[in-house]
Amino acid sequence: MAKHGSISNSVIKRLPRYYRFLGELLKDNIVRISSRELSQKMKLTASQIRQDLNCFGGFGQQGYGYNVEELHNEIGKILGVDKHFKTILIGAGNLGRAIATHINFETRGCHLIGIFDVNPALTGVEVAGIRISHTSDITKFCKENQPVIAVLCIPKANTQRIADELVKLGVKAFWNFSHYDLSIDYENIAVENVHLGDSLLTLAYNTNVICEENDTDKNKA
Amino acid sequence: MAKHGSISNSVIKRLPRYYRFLGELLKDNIVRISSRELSQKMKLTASQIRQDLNCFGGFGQQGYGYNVEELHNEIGKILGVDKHFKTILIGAGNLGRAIATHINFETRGCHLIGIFDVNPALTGVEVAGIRISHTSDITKFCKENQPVIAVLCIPKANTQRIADELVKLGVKAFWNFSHYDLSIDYENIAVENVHLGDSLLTLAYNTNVICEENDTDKNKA
DNA sequence: TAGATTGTTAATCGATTAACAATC
DNA sequence: TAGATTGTTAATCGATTAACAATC
Repeated sequence: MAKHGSISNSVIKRLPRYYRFLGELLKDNIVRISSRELSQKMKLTASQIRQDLNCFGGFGQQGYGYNVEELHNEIGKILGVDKHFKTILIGAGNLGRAIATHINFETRGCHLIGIFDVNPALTGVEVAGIRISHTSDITKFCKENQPVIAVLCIPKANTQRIADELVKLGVKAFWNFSHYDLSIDYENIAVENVHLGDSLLTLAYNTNVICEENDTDKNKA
Repeated sequence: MAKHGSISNSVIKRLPRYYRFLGELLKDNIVRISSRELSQKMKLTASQIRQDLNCFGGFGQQGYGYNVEELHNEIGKILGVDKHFKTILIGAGNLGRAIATHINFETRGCHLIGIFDVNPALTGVEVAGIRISHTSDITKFCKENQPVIAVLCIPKANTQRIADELVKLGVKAFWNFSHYDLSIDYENIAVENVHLGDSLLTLAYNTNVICEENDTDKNKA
């Protein structure tokens, strides 16, 4: 395929969106699409699409465009949707349980094999077809099963310590929902911080901008 | 304060993170901080911090740095943490209920005043101190209460239609957790798409990169 | 005053867009 | 072949970083 690691972050973050749109087109039985048509659907430039795709190789054909199914498959392969990375989830509170049940890990390169929580009352409770284990079992579980990805739905205060332990146990990637900015500290560890609070604050800011605009418009009128 | 609307998106998306770090410093009773110290904590450049802050005005003092409490307050004001935008949540499935209980809306410029779901079995159930109403009551509720922000935790297929209706009812901003790419179509509407699936796919890609690197390292050794 | 650190301008870097020759 | 559309190079744009004069 292509020299991974050399691809810019801006491109990578657009790939899942391409994958999603191509999946839709595929479902609608669209066979081919040009960069221009796709650009209109996705509200970006045709140039950018061609530029992005060519980071990974020439998937199109001059005069024709792109075959939807082929392109969908190729991007899927690039993202790793077929990888089945062993995944554990830590913190089975409201958010953790919702993530476990709501997210389709299997279609996104992940295979959820364990859920853990400090609260003994939750031990044994079944979520997403998995019985919750107590946090104290993590070490043993990791040594036996070697999970690659950990989903962290735990309070900020514990995040760094638990992440540290997991790295020592061989975990290579974190999907971090805690308020703590994981990223740092280790080389060769992948991190996706999902800061829902930050997202809501950004929305508050933008809402503000819009409401102020409306107000000044009214005053002018 | 400052000419909102003219600020670049890259800057705005960094503001909540500044706010978070300054909140921490405040809790630790740190009185002043220089752009260089803050840059080290946040792993970005001092230049960028000064550049970002100066979009909104000179909050610092030459030779001294920034007063933590003052800067925290100013950024809070810019973001609108004190706005209490009336907010409704639509879709009280696993994710919707988790968001309602897990997110502190009040400290992020929002005030959650209603939760709605199509499932009649959920009507009357209390979540985050609010009784769930049936979706059919949305119109009446909006006319009476004029919510500004809507949190969408509904299936992709319904998103566009419901968003359309809400816009007609005066909603000005969407926090969108559905798989559908809201953004578009309307002017003067703020949207934050939270595509958890895309985030996980990005992580799968990066995990892939790391695992491949490790493999080639091993082969070399 | 001397030292420190900002606010701000200028330089660099990277990402996006435009253009066009290659080619199906 | 003629028309369409890619792959790719060059131009533009914006964001980040560096530098430094202003000033507390």
